[in-house]
Amino acid sequence: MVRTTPKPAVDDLDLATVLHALGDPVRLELVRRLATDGEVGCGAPDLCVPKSTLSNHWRTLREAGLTSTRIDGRNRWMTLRRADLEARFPGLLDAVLAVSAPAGH
Amino acid sequence: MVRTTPKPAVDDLDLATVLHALGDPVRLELVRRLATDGEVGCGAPDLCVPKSTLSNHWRTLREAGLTSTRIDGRNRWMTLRRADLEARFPGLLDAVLAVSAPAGH
DNA sequence: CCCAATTGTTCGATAATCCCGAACTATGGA
DNA sequence: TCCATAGTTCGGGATTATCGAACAATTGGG
Repeated sequence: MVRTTPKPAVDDLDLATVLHALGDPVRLELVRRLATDGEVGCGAPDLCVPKSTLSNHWRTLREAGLTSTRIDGRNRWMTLRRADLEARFPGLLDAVLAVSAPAGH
Repeated sequence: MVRTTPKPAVDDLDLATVLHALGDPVRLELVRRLATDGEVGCGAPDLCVPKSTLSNHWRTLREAGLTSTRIDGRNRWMTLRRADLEARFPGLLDAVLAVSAPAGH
């Protein structure tokens, strides 16, 4: 009875991989929602992204070590691995999340 | 008589674009060298990367707004746009540069 | 000035990656 | 059991990355 999806250990987190995962507008938005909402489901109807694409984005985030996935019935709930990220890359996530608007006007 | 290559303005810097540029092992190494050496030339013989590929990596960094290019004869000298990056994304570059080894188990 | 060597960019073809609809799996409810 | 819901996986087409080869630009030597 699997309750969580496997994920890389803290020491295995690779900076380039993490930055690559963050270097996409959709995934960046997902990370922002994780940061504000705490735990979010897989679907994101307001983002105009098909569910197969979303699923791939979540996988990219998970495999990079950014998220942890809890399985509950037929839903998956994602959370940010804030403590792990802070331990491996101090200040990185905070700096990313502190950036306000995409660019300005 | 062109002395510098055009580059995006501070307000036009996009976080996803910057993170994408940083999310590559070779470009990350180039940024590290810029941070430690101040100004570096285009060539990097010790990295096993052909010069056309290196040229593309430098272009990616420049177009993302990470670097400034000064042209001197047949050489180009790249520098990090530290102040601009700090103004637009406070703490981001420092957090990236603070990460020591790739992973080191 | 002419030529050769040096530095780096651009072009083009192959390779790798990404996107997304369709099919599939799994779970829960009627 | 049958159907609806939630997500994953598969396959192909589109996009992007890589890198050798050709090209452009500058410098130094004769």
